[in-house]
Amino acid sequence: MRIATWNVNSIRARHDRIGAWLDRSDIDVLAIQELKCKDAQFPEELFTERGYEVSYHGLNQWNGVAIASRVGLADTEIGFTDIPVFGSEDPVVEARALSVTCNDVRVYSLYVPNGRELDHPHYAYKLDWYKALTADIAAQLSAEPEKKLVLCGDFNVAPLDEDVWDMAEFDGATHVSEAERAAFDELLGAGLSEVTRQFTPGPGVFTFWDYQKLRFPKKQGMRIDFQLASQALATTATAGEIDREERKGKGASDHAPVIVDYDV
DNA sequence: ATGGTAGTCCGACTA
Repeated sequence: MRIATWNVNSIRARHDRIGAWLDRSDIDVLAIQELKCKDAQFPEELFTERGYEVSYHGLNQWNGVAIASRVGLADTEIGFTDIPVFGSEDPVVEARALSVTCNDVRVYSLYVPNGRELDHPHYAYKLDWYKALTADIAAQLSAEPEKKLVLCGDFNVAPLDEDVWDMAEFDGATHVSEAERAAFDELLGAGLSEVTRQFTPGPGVFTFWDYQKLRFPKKQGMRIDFQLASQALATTATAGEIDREERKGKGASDHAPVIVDYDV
C-alpha cells in the first residue's frame, strides 16, 4: 500500500495539479490537508473519476482535511477524542483531523495548529491539541497493540535542528521550541515511529518552503510533514520519498507530497 | 538592492 500525505494549500486552487500528480504517482491512499473549502465546495470528481473514494471535512476557508483511497474507505471519523476547541468569543472545533480505514489500515489526515507565536493563545492550543491526540492514539494502541495505524499530516513541528535551514533564524520562533518538540516526541511515545526520515535523511531535506522570500530557490525549507506509523505498520515500510519536484513551477503548493510504501 | 507570496472572501486574515 502506497500512502501519501500532502498539504495542498487550497484544493480548488490546486485542482489540476493534484489530478496530474495522482495520474503519475500511483498512490493508493492520499491524506490531504488545508483544503481551504467547505464541504459543499469540495471537488469530489477529482478523485472519483480516478477510481478513488474520498472522505472530507471542511467548515470554511481555513483548514480542512480529506482522505482519498482506491483500496477501500470505511468508518470515517471527524476529529478525535477530546479534540480541543479554539477561540475566546465563540470556541469551535476546527476542521483539522479526519480518519478512515483503508483495507485494514487506520489512516489519519492531520493539520496540527500552527501556534503563530510562543505567547499566542494559538500556541497553547497547539500543545493541547498534541496532548489530546496523544491520549487518543495511546488508548487505541494500548487496547490493540498490533493495530495498523498511520498519522499522516502537517505536524507544524521541526523535530530536529537539521529540519530547518538555519536554527539561528528560529530563535524564539514556533515549530522548534522545546515544548513543541516534546509534544511531538510524546505522540511518538504513544506507540508510533516516524517512518519517512529513514528513506529521506537530512540535513537539508525539507517538506515545506514558504512562498515568501524566495525560500524554495534558496533551499530554505522546513521538515514538518510526516507519517507516524504504529509498530505493526512501521515495520512493513519499504520505501519513501519527498516529491520535491511537485514544489516547482507556477501554481505549486508550499508543501511537497511525502510518500511511503508499506508492504501490507 | 538585504526585499522578494499566495490562498480565501473582499481589507484582512492566515500561513
